[in-house]
Amino acid sequence: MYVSSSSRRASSAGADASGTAAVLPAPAVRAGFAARLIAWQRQHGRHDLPWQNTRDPYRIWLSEIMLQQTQVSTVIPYYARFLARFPDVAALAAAPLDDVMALWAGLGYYSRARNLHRCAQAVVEQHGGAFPASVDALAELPGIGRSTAAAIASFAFGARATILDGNVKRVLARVFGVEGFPGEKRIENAMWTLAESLLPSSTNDADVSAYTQGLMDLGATLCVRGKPECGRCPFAADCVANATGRQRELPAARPKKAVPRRRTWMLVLCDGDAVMLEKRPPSGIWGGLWSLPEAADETALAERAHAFGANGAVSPLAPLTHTFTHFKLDIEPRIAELGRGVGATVAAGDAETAWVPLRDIDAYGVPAPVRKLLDGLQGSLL
DNA sequence: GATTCGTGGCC
DNA sequence: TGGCCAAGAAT
Repeated sequence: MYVSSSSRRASSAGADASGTAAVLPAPAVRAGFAARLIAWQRQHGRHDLPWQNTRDPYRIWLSEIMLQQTQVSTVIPYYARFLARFPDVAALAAAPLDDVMALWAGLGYYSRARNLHRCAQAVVEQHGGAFPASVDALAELPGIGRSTAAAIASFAFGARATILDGNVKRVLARVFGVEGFPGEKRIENAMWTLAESLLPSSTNDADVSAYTQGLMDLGATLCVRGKPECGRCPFAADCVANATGRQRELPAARPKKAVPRRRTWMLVLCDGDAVMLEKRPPSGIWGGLWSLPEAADETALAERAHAFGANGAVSPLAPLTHTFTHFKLDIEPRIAELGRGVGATVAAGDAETAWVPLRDIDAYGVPAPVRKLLDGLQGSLL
């Protein structure tokens, strides 16, 4: 046992409600935690994910970026397509950003894709094509923060550095009884300190990897948000949440906020089997993706349609609602046909446009709800 | 420090 | 159905 029952609750780690400094577990506790986690990972952890069993920093980096705020099952097919198209960092750096965006389309958080491309170019141009091995140097690169840098450094280079992702926050909050919402800066700082204190003393590469992977595996497979399997957990006997039946309350939930609702009108302008796409600005929602021309209301969309060369009806399609993390978007699609003799050119506005046959849509990075809309149209237009 | 960034799965 | 959030980072 790595912590006595008498001292456990009194020394609940991290910040307390009064805001006092973090109270770290005793040294014996820290050593016991890592050793037990490593042993558990080797026996019960995950060992066959596509980005495991390699020390190639490129493959590890790519997986870590894709896995930011994204579940494993979602990432797997994207990861396979990326590796097939861009087998190494030089290939990725040399590719047009548009190709990267097209492969990323549907995965979300598109700044990750833009930073991925910038990072690949920085590795080639500033590091001779090889990822730097230190946490600090990795964290200087675009899209790599403190936690991702630690993950890459530990898996690829055996660095003794801790991650702090959603899995780790959940495990630490429960095992050590860390109160407060982990998204709050004060709580997160306390968790970083706690996580650092729990690192294994061993600098053996295999131990370091197993420890980092164990943190992720425990949170992803046993210490899950909904119904944690405490009966199988190596820390069940010492877990504050398990001892007090507070698994449902730890970690503390994000404070609730009302999600605003926005509404937009989208134009499906057709020329035979092709539709007109418009490139979105590089930042903001769906930044750098190709989408349908938009307007803020019905009238403005009709004006845009006619300016683009539509001379017939602008007809409604079935509306759809898309839910983002921080707002809901009601989409009002309208469809129109390019006038005969107008030709497949448009009076260009500020944005870049392209006529794309629906069968070629895969070559363009298109947001998920727009992609669904166009997929639903494919039968009727062809 | 609080916001802004997607999408899909789960209950 | 709708709330919640996942291998977070940048601003």
